[in-house]
Amino acid sequence: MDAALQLLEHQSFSSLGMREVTREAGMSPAGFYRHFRDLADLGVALVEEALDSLHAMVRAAFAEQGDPEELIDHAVQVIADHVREHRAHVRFIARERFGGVRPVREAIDAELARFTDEVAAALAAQPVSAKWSPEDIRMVAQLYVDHMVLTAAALQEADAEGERRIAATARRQLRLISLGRHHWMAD
Amino acid sequence: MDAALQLLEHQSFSSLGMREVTREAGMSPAGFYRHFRDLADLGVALVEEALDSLHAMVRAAFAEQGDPEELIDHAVQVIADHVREHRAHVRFIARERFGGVRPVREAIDAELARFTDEVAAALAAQPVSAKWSPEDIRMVAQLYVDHMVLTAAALQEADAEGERRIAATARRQLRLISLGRHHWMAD
DNA sequence: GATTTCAGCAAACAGTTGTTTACTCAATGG
DNA sequence: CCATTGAGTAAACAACTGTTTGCTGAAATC
Repeated sequence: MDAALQLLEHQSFSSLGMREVTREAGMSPAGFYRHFRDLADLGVALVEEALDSLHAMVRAAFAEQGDPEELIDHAVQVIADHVREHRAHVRFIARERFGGVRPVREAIDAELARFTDEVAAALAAQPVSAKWSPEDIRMVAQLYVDHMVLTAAALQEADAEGERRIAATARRQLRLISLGRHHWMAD
Repeated sequence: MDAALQLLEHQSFSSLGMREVTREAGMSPAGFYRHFRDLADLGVALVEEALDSLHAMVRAAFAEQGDPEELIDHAVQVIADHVREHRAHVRFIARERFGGVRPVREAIDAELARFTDEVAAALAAQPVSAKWSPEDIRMVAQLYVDHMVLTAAALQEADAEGERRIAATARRQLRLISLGRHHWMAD
């Protein structure tokens, strides 16, 4: 799996070959079948590995509490740290979310849907969304998750300066969304 | 190019072979080189083709004017129509935006940046953003463009019912962003 | 201590890949 | 009407592909 992740730095999953993978891993082609039936199988395993760490991150970011401003700063910081430490995983998820291999795409979709549920639950617990309908809460959760993935994807290919710029923009965008939430039913 | 687009329904660009393309196009392998130096070359050409039509669409969506509610409904409608008529192009852009082929990825990035500029210019002309800084306007423009691409990507793989659901969510998300914009400096 | 499972190997299979070369033949242009 | 260009071809090249088979040795289990 590490070998595959390494190779995926410069290509998409649908162009990955098993010979290529085994070569990178330093084993014989036949050895692959001891671990996976398929390349798609490997892909799904990678999705789970990649989103496990991210899962812990999201929990952490939403457990915190304080005023919205602080929360946003903290959330963006957590994302940036995560990307720095799991660059290959983040790139993989961003790249294959709409990629050419159905099972991988579906695994990512399913996992992100679970994320959205979790975020929705966290949002529902906030006083701001006291009288919100479940559909509206889920819609905001989706906005947040998409924004997080997109921000992570952008960070993953940025240098130190680009990182600051992207983080700053992300914070402002989150602030704007937060503003929208506070005025949702009020107009 | 049509042959390639056809094949890209089920795979990513980085796994496309030129023999595969020429076979689908009904010509001999060598014929490919009469039109493109590289496969990457084909990819960049596809990006331009795909984003030309989208460009016209964005202009149209922002030319309109009326109250925010109507504007949002209209914009989402325009996107849905576009996706229905250019499904393959939309899928290609969504899939390769973070795909494994550098030149293609960069062509898409450049083209989307031009979009963002155009949207930013349109936003700047609206009374709502009268006292906004250019950076803040661009940040909102980016939010809109990303949202548009994501919505189009979701629509592209949905059936008739999913289409309605996705469009409804997109409308609500845009409304929330619009709310945020109206209260940006006000608190 | 015997046996079963596990993770690996080399070799072989027929197909497929990108690219080059030398060639045709129709259309175009002066 | 003759020359040039454009778009196509077939054939050949070595290199690489996914998968199967039968084999080995070590580790774990009983």
